[in-house]
Amino acid sequence: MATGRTHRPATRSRGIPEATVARLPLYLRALTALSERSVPTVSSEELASAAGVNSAKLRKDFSYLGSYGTRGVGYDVEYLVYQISRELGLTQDWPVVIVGIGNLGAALANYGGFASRGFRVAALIDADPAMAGTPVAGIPVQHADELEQIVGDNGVSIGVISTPAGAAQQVCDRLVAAGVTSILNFAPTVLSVPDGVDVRKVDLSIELQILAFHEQRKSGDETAESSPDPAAPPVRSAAGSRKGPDGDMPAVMPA
Amino acid sequence: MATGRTHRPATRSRGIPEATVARLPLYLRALTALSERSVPTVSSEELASAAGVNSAKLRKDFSYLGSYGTRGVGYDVEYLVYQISRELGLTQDWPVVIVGIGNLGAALANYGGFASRGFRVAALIDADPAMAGTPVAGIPVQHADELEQIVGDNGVSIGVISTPAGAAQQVCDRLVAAGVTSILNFAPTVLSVPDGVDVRKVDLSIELQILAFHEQRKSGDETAESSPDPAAPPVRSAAGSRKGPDGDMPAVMPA
DNA sequence: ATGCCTTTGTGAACACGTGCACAAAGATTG
DNA sequence: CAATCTTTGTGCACGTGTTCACAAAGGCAT
Repeated sequence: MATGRTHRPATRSRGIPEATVARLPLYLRALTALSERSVPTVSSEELASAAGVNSAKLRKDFSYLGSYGTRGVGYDVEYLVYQISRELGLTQDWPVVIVGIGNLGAALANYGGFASRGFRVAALIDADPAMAGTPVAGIPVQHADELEQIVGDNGVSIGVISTPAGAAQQVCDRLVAAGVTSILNFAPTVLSVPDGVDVRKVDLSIELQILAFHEQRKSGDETAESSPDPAAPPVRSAAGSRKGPDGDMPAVMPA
Repeated sequence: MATGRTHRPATRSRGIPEATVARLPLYLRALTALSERSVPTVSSEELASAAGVNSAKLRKDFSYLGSYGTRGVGYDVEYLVYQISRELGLTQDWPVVIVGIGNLGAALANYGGFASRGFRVAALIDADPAMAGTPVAGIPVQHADELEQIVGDNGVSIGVISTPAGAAQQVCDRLVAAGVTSILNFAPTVLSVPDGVDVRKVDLSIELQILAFHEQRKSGDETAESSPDPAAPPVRSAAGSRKGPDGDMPAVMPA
């Protein structure tokens, strides 16, 4: 049943819509760039275009945080940076652990975007004993046996899973049992977690598949043909009620 | 203007809602797993829980594709795998190039999830001449000078950008000029592209920030205090109309 | 001071996505 | 063949998100 409660429920935490929360980091990034260029104020129009959104949407988003703008002028960049940071909880230190130090895990450990915000990589964890001690991004990898200890000692509440799919659920369970309540999952699996634990999923191959869909449509519009039912009437596929894993169904069906 | 048209317009391509398209890969993965276990049919309830969604939603999603189920029985796994694959355009071969072979680019090149679907890594491209020739994931890295040539020769329409943020827009422009019409962007920047080009963004640090927001709320509910306005009345921050890049605004403000 | 000009903040309409609940369709059993 | 049972497909109501359009607010010039 409760398999993979990935979505936030309709909680609408303190009145800030989920969609708005998802855009705040975007605004924050744009604002930080402005701040570094010592730009004192910015209008909703300018900031919106820098963040790649509609200006009305941006103003409405900010209105959920409060009235932080000055009519006729715009928003004070530094002040807004601070307000958004505070709202997102970035004014505090978030120790995170990364579990699964393969190619992706190493990439994450090296990713500068983490440290620059309030995030601190507290530990890198891998199940391979041979990796223990090896420094990645300047941090020695620790063995999975110590997971609970590490989470407990460092007060880690956010975990990143970059293990193979097969290990993800088990790692997730251990993280949750150790006290982690937010998980960022890079493994291509649906994680099942108890209530109160948040899971966000980043799936590289899914993004590509979505792109492929739109890409197909673009070229498909010219050749035109795929609209009604090329060669697949909705007959129950009597092709075989029990098929081998490799599927006799054609894997490639050129136009 | 037109900066970063990341969102699909209200196109609603051929009647399939965007939200549904985004879930199809999820269903496909669950179905593939069932197929490998030689499960012949599956009910909407079972499949939904495997994919971590509501069963009504799943049925509605499938209804956009056609009537591919059998009432009283469920869906033929193999048949559905084929239909979804076809709908997503995975029955054809999609050559992709990955630009920026740092930690992340290497991780992507090694990621099995690409090849397993219709995606084929046609080339790895990096700006560092020292990397040219070095094989990553069995594919020799090529220099950025050859980008246009590679895209043209291989008919690449999907590009993956895993460069540093500073190089992303330039790489994007060159990819688009060379004929790429779909881009998966891992660089933390808003890309600006002409109409007709799709951009999807994967941003590791944004996901973490969203988690931090919810995490803060969880613990914040207990300490309670952050609700109205701790210490920041909406006075125009006269703290200084021109601030240095490092911001005098407190970067950390403990409760 | 007064009036003009810019830009915010938001009410209201609209579009989109979700979930319930149930009728219709088909399998299956006696 | 009829009755029953399962499961799909979908009409409908509701909640969420987006966009428009404009009044209110404030700066600035005269």
